[in-house]
Parts: sequence; structure tokens; C-alpha cells
Amino acid sequence: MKARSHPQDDQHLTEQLGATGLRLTPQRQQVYDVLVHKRDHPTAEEVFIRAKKAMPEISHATVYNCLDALVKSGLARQVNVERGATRFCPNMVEHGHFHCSACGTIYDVGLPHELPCVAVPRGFRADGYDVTIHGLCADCAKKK
Amino acid sequence: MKARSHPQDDQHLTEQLGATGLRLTPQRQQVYDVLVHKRDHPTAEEVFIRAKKAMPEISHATVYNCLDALVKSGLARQVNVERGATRFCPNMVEHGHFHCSACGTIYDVGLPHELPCVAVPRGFRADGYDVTIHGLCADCAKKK
DNA sequence: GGTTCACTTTAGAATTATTCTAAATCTTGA
DNA sequence: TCAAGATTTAGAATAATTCTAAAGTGAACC
Repeated sequence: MKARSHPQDDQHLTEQLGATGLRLTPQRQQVYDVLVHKRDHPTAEEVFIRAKKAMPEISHATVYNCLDALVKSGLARQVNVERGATRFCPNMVEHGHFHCSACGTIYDVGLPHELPCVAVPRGFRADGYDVTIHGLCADCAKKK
Repeated sequence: MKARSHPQDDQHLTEQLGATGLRLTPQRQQVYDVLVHKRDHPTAEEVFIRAKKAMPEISHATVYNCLDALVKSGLARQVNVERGATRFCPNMVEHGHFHCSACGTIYDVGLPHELPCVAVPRGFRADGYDVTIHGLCADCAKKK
């Protein structure tokens, strides 16, 4: 089975990027494929390494550019849970992140459907939110 | 009015640090004073610059060490809202953060008292959580 | 009241993460 | 076909953080 995405996925990418005034390029496709293929919240560096396997000429700056393009067009989320490299996540369904402070793994966790609305100050405009839970994953909790 | 903290504050710091097996040192006190004095979620670099005014010999590594010590002992929170430098916050009352994507300012926002509990996978142990809202602050929303 | 030991701090080097730059390439529409 | 704008590239530059080894500090113990 090839890692290439299906035509309808391409179309989705094209549409989402297009709505932001961006094009679908082979590099952006590739970076997206990497994210979707292994959903382990890789850093930009990790995406770079993985993307290089299929596209050896891709550059560092391009990976950052592609990731930014995907995030801007709503095809991926940027995840900042701790100091150090930012991570990326192609799961656009509403969810939060659980960060294991022992092994560093990040897990997607569901959020209750009816989140209580947080009162933002008057005049502020909220576009989205992130929820991160810190703790120990099952494996690490057991080892303690 | 001097920026020195009051005796009972010192005691609080001593206790909290002590409970984590750490000492209250002049540097940790100073870094804490910086955080409390201007609650604008400074980066480690900004804390370094401010701390240097009162304590010119303080080093970069010490500021990171002190910030880590404060975070570990529950005297400050580490705030990661975007790519780039981590920020710090001495407000330990439960609250979330509003990040203005235009000017970058971070505001503390209250959270509803009864947060719906998020179901973490079986065996996971949650220690705490962060909520970040992204959007535009009142000033930036107006300018648009 | 001196010694020891663990904890801290320091300067600066090293490493890691991200952004910038300028030139080359590609796409699209006139 | 051409021009304009978008994109990619390599590599340099910058920013953020961590590491290292040596020196300083202070409480506890003899």
C-alpha cells in the first residue's frame, strides 16, 4: 500500500489551502502525509526527517513553511505543551492533549461536548482554544 | 516602596521550596520578585534582564534554574502558548490564558468553577491542566 | 570553630529550535 | 510567451535552552 493520499484527500487539501490563498504543492502534500501517517505529534525536526525519506531534497525551511501553511488553513494544529520544540497534530476533531511528564508522550483525549463557556473580557474575540492535561500515562504511573 | 518581599512571603517561599527539597536563595527570591512585580508573563530572557537590574551578577543559567525551581515547587507556572520562548506566571489561582494572536499579549482569564471532568484513559494520572484561548484582544479586534 | 557534603551559582560553550536571506524554480493568468 | 507572484532551496543567522566544570554557600556534625 502506497503512502500517497487519495484524490479526495488532495481535493480537501487544495480546498483548505486555497481558502487561505495558498496552493497545494508536492511539499505540502508530503508534510501532510507525514503527519497523517504517524500521529505521534512529531516536532518540525521529526517531520523533516520523515519527509526526507520520500522527498530527499526537501529543506528545513520548507518544512516549517509547510507546517505553517497547514496550520493556517486549518489542516493541522500546533501543540505547545512544554519548553522546547513545538509539535504538530493533524487531528482537527475537537480534542485536548494529555502530556506525560515522565516519558513526554502526548495523547489525544476527548473533550466533553458541552464545554462551559469561558468568559473572555469584553471586546475580546476568541478563535479557538487548547486544553492540555499534565500527568503520567498508564505505563509511567505503573513504574512509579 | 521597596521591592523586597515581606517576611511572610519569604516564609511562604521557604516552605514551598523546602517541601520540594530546595532552598530559598537570594537568586530564587529575586526571580520570584521579578515575576510578582510585573505580571506580564515574561520570558526567561525578560526575567533575566529584569533580575539583572537588582542583582547584576546573576547568570542566565541561574534564571532558568530558579524558574524551574519555582515551577517545581508550585510557586509559578510555565506558560507555552506558541512557538518560541516559554513564559512564566506567578498566579497560582486556577485560571486560563488568553493569547492575542495579533499583539502576542497573554491575559489571565478566570475559569468556571465547575469544569467538566475530562475523561483521561484508564490508568493515567492527571496532575494539572492548562487552558489557552487564542484570539484577538479588545484593542487588536478594534483595529481590524 | 573547622570540615564535610550537598546544593547552588557562575561564565561561557554547546546544542537545539526557528527564522531569515537571496537566488533559483514553478505556476498562473494576461 | 511573458511577467508577477508564490514557493522552494541551502545555508547563514538568530534565538532559546541546556550543559559543563569550577567556585561559592551554608547547615550539620565532630
